[in-house]
Amino acid sequence: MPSPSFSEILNRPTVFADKNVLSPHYVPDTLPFRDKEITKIMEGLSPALKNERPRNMFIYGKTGTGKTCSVKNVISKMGEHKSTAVSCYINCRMYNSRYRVIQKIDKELLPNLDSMGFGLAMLYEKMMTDIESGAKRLIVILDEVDMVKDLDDLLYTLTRANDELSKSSITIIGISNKVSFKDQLGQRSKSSLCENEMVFAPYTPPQMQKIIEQRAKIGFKPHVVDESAINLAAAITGSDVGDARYALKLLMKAGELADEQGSKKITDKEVESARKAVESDVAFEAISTLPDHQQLVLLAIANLVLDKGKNTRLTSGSPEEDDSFLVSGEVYEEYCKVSRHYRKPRRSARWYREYLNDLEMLGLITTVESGAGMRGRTRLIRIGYPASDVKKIIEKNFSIIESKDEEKHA
DNA sequence: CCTCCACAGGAAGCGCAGGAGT
DNA sequence: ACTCCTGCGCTTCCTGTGGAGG
Repeated sequence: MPSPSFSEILNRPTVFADKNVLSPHYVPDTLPFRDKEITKIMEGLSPALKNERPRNMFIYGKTGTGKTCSVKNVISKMGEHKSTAVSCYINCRMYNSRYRVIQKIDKELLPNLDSMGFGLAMLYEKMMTDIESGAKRLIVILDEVDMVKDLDDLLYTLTRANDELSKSSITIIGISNKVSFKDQLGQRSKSSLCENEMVFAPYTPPQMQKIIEQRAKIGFKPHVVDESAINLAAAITGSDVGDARYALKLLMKAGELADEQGSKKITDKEVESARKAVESDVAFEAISTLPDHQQLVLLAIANLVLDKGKNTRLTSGSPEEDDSFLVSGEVYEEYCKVSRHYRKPRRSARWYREYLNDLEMLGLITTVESGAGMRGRTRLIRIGYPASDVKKIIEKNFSIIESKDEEKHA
């Protein structure tokens, strides 16, 4: 079969009208069911347009409840106004320390500055002089703010900076999806960050359904999506507590699947297989971007789970999947073996525990403190995704790495 | 009850990379 | 070219912690 021309590819039939609408980065002009919240954010930030310092703000709510979207929406509205307000959006998952956040602010403020490798004090000075000389009202948006390691230091630095500024100011908007997170904050930063706080409630199932309908209407060509498919998508998302982002992914994937199969309609079938695809996509993405040793730990866990599965089936024959709990110690031993196999120097047990915590944070494993029946205090580990899939993904990753190494050596 | 086991997780410190100042 | 800093990943050491076993 001859390869197709680009125009042939571009003219392939598709169910999408505007795929962008379904992207998680898309900021719609109007967010349904968030009018109250948006108004409140606008009121909160309005002083910046009158050349006054807006108060800090703290927003929290579960993932996919429109927090980031609402803030971005307000910021873009604010850009239409002429003012000295400047905003800087920072995702703290990537910029997860005081140093990196300030470095990022500098980069936004002074794009041609190559700020790599400066000391913290230097970066801070650069930021301050720029804000003050431009008499700017800086609004720093810290998304996923709970990811910052030295958050107390960061908040202290940024709030205290205002004491040194006269014509200008810094305002912080913190966004977090951990509701309990507020309690973990130091007293000082709590009172400064929570000058103005808001909660985004999860979308209710009927709201979810409206959102999906609305997006589907603009994202897809008319009459593509079955009504029952929308219901199903809403039901799947609803059971996983009102996460709109997940719903959009689901729609996107369902559309792609329909295109691939040359189907002109999106039905329950597409939505159902989209759900599976999205699930393994999420896992694959999370796993393959993991640092080497965390992958090795995960591989060790997967190995042991598979081994145990075989043994219980051979010996007892009882279908006790419940026994897939692993204890921390045996996992570490297996991890050492695996590391040797891939010729990676193994990390210490202390650091291995830190890896476990990271893996748990990502939802790839779950751990429980040992209770009665167990000797001593340890952690019981269970894998979050099917062990065989995890094993495949990681082994594939490492075989790629190995072959790259061989190329280098050759 | 005490001791020991099998860990958890904090604290300190080390070597390294890479930029600034000289 | 050199020394000084700073952040980062990591190791070493250490102090809990909670059930098992004597």
